[in-house]
Amino acid sequence: MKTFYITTAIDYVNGSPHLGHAYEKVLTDVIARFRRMMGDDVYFLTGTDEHGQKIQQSAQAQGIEPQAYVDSIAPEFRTMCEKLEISNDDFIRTTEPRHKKVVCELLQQLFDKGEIYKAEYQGYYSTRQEQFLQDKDRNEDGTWPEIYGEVSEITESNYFFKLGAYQEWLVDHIKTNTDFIFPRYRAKQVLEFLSEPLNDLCISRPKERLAWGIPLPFDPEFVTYVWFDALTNYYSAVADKKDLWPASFHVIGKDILVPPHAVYWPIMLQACGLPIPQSILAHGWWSINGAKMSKSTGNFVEPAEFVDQFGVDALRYFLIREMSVGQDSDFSMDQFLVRYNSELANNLGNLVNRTLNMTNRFADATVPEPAEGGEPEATLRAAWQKTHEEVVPLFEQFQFNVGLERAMSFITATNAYIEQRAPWKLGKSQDPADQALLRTALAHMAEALRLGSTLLQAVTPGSVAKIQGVLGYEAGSDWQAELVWDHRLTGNAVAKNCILFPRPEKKS
RNA sequence: GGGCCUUUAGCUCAAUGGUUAGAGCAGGGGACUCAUAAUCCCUUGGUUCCGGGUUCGAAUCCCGGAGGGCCUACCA
Repeated sequence: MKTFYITTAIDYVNGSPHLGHAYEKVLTDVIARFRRMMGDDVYFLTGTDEHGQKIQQSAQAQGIEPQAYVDSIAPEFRTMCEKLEISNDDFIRTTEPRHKKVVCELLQQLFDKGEIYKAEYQGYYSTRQEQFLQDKDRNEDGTWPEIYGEVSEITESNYFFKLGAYQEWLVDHIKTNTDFIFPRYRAKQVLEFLSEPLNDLCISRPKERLAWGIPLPFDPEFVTYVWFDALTNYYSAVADKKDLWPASFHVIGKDILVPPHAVYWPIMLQACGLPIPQSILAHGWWSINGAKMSKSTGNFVEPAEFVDQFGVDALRYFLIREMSVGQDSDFSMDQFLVRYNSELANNLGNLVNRTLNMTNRFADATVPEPAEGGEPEATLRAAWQKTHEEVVPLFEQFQFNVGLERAMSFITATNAYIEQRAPWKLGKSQDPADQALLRTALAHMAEALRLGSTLLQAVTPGSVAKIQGVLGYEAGSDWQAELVWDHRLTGNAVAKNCILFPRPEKKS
């Protein structure tokens, strides 16, 4: 079986992780966990991008070596992954020897084949910003904006990669393989970009201008510039492993779809004679309270702080529940609290707690054996059947937000079932028929809770494990078998109580 | 300039061209007491951005207009 190999983009370590980084990790993790649950052999890679000018500058500003600088920041990203309970199998850093080795091999191969050539580049260069400028950077009157300082026209030698030769092939591939880019409408953007002739890609920087990078294997006076370094991580991490390449999914932000992931990367691979990834998933961006996320305006959500305050599953749940994959979405405390309180605490959390309480009070803390039951039981089971059939395909199509909504509806249906049976009333009756019905009701609520929560497993794995724990249950490894209604909890001893999602303290 | 997307209830979003445009949350009313002041039931709320057109029939398709967003070679 082909391994399901999934990656996140690697994060540029020029700052601390924020909500956007967290989202991409969580989304990818949910897909990875779900595929594992569906029986796939999954390999999940994430990592950090550690070369380049900004890092060189940041290191210089702190008066330390770039390596020391990235060594200080990279762990933050690793820690965030742990904190978010990301189930990655590997974490690659572009400063690792295993990565540099593969980058050099690919570059050398392309150079030998004549796909890379040296040429002179002439342009306007800002010494202050240490970058080339373009005409669009000019003021309307043709002068250069203040921030660039002195701008001069210079000529520089660099190495270029022949992109253009593969343009037609790529257009054809995208048109033929409609699953190559998800969501599908984003493929239009790529094709639009490809409707103009491609310029060859500048893949180097002279060492005197940028020292912090991987030296070109065929010319040590130059270092590799961004894309051949960064994109290659997806391959370098698994180059020595069997049956992993090509990737099944690259999960990335919509901003780096065009051109790097949808154009440069497939062409690089094709030129190297390597298979190209099956699919690229471009997700949307989070705004905060309706405004673009930025450090300067202070609307900056620290994932770690959030996890400390509300728990990892609350954050994971919100990110996945709120965003339609591919679309943008807004993060606000109000909206978070709505989801947290009404869905996690009141609907699901309270169901857990009331189930435990009633089982303790009316059945000696043991899940009873159900009798046949009547119409309410049949309705509940039918609701489960429908939910089960709907949710799995929704998840397969990355419609996690809709899937979670359906799962929550089933939890609501379970709460409604309980109201209908009112076990607290049955508990007061000595009538054997009522006692039988009571046992049936308790068994049904426990089973429904087990099943409904199992649907959330990819999103809130810790909480689901806790629910199973308080139901005295240990799930098997076959997730799909866990979704079968069969009263396997009968006879289990349940916990006394369990507050899964405590109501947050009211803040004025 | 060119291209793409979007506009539906107070908010977030659903509705293969086919009954009376639906959910959740918020708002209003009621029930219940096992439970995290929770749960359940009922309910208010729509000129589907505007104007034309095609059609037996349009939120949906076409044309025009307005608002919002995005891409057009450095940021998840």
